Amino acid sequence: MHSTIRDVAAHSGVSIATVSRALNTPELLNAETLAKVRESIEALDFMPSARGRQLRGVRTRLVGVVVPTLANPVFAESLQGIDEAASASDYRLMLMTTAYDSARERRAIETLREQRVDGLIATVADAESNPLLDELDRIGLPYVLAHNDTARRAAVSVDNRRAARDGVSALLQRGHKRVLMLAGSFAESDRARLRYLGYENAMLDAGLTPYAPLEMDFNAEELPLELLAHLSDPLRRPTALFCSNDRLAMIVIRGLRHAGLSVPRDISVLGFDGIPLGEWLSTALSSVATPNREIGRHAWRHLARRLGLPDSDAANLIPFKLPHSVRTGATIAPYIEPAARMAALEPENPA
Amino acid sequence: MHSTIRDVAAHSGVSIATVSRALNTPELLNAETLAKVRESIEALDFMPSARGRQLRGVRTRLVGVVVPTLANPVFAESLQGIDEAASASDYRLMLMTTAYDSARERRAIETLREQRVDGLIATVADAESNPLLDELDRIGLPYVLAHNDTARRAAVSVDNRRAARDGVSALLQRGHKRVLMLAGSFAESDRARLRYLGYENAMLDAGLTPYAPLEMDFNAEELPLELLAHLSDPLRRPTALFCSNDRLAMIVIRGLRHAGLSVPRDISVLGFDGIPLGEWLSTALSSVATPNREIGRHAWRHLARRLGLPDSDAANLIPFKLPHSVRTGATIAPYIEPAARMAALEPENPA
DNA sequence: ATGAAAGCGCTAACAC
DNA sequence: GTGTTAGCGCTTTCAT
Repeated sequence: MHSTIRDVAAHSGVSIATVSRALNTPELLNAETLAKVRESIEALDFMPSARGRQLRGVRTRLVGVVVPTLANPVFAESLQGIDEAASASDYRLMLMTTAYDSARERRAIETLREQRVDGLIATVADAESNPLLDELDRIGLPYVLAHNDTARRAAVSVDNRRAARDGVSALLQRGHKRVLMLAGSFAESDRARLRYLGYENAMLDAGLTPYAPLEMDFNAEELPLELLAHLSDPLRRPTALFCSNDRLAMIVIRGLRHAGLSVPRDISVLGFDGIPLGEWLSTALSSVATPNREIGRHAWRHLARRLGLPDSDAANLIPFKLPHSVRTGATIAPYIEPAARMAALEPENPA
Repeated sequence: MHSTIRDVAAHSGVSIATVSRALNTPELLNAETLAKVRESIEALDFMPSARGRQLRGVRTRLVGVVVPTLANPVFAESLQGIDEAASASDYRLMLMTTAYDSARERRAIETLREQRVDGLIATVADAESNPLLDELDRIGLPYVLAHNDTARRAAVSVDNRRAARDGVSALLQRGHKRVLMLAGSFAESDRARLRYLGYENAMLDAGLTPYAPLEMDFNAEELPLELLAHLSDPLRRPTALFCSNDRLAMIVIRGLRHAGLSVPRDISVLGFDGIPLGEWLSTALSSVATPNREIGRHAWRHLARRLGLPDSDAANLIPFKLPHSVRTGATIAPYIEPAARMAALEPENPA
């Protein structure tokens, strides 16, 4: 099917070593020989096999990338960042998705090891106690986590606890006291757990009692009954909801409106991730924004350093924690005392 | 660094052939031998090298994927579809992005050829007259295009012309007559050109005169002056805009509102792509929706067939054209005669 | 049931 | 400047 270095050698009447030189160190060759070889290469559509090369032992210039899904723009963005940075260093990406499933994580990493990737960048469900990662450590395959937030391993992320605390503080500063946190599955995301800690911190710092977190199914059309129960009493219900990610926040907002509650007038909603499209919603989503592309980029930089690649600014240390920001948006509003709200509502209702 | 089949052989006191059999045809081995070998494999963290295997000549079980960018959810979605389908056939993805740049397209395909991918799935800027693809044809490397819309090559897409025509027809059926089409760069997208044809068809079929298309910079904050000029005369300005993709539509809607025009009251806007988040906008984006994940999935199925992979439903032909749908949304509204509009505005304005 | 050896496409050490 | 050759990790005859 493909022509080989031997075909080219035969075609141009030289040895395979000469062809190899034409490819790798053309300056060592006689100009005529070089021209002749190049002609043959052209004529035979020869394209050197990375396989043969890689077998000779050096690097494969392949990085494995493991992400839960591309349906979540957060990961699509960070993949974009990894791709940009790795391409610039002439590395290629081998992509595997896991759908947050640990069996798939295992298979992904096995595959990548078989492919002899030089290193890998991964986002895993649980970064703390993860046998797969321990094994990578043991065998010495360099890896960097992206988005996972742990001090035990090389991991590029925002400080999820502080980011959540800052987000919730923004709610508290607006006078909210009854803030409830909603999360997807904690089991699937160590980050969600840290965000809950941040929520707790903010509440306790303000002398408030945190609610237990409410875990929600991501794909539900309607809001869960448990949440509706929480919302039934207008005087005691939470005045603000903190959602562990933007997708959840959008689902919740839709559900709230469906249930006849106005956001942010009746209830404020804050998301987490800062996905770009959130800003395009008619009421722009308030969210704790994370620099996803930069997370990908920096994950690569860490990996590149571990791989011993030449570094543009070798002297500096590359951060593991990247800054988050609270994107105010329009789905959070100052808390209004029920009395004041009633008063305000009587005179002029429709504006 | 990595242990090899030879290490395992030495460790367990057998030949490398036996180790190879333990890996590939364990049933041929004596149970005890097998157990012994497996122990050694375990002990040495041995993981067979795909490189060595692939060198023996067969398939690499690698597919190259070439997309313009992952920042556009359309491609992230179709990549997701490719990934799901290819993984199911135990194929791995090698990802390259091109930013619509033909030099990068060239490098991407070269890289992928060097990696000896068994085939590739690509979305290119120009599918019709593309030397790169011609070369692939010549050397016999199987490929399938995704999203590109051409009869000259294997390409999975919606019928862009008809899809655009149907979308514009939906506007015309609502009484609009002055419909203007906005597009990103035509040079970057053969699809945009087909969509303009569809627009023309719809207009001409309705006995209307198509406008020239207006090309717009994607990253502009403000609307282009040329468009603003078009919009200056309330009585003659277009009453509906057809945008060649959703991203553009969202930018335009924002710009229109910024310019004091209400969508859809003053002007209707129709997008193209049907990106999921469009439905989440407060006024849900009206759009011609394309089944992106399915496009990826089907592109894989075509490729798989070309690769001679076992096929679940081998008998059936796999479609190249997938159905589009016009997602009505809320950014298009029936046309109202200026007179009627004036009349309607006088009595009761704020609702 | 197992081993010996050839060979896949390439690079690099060593000759000339 | 160019050729010869060994060997990278594996699979696969062909023997035994």
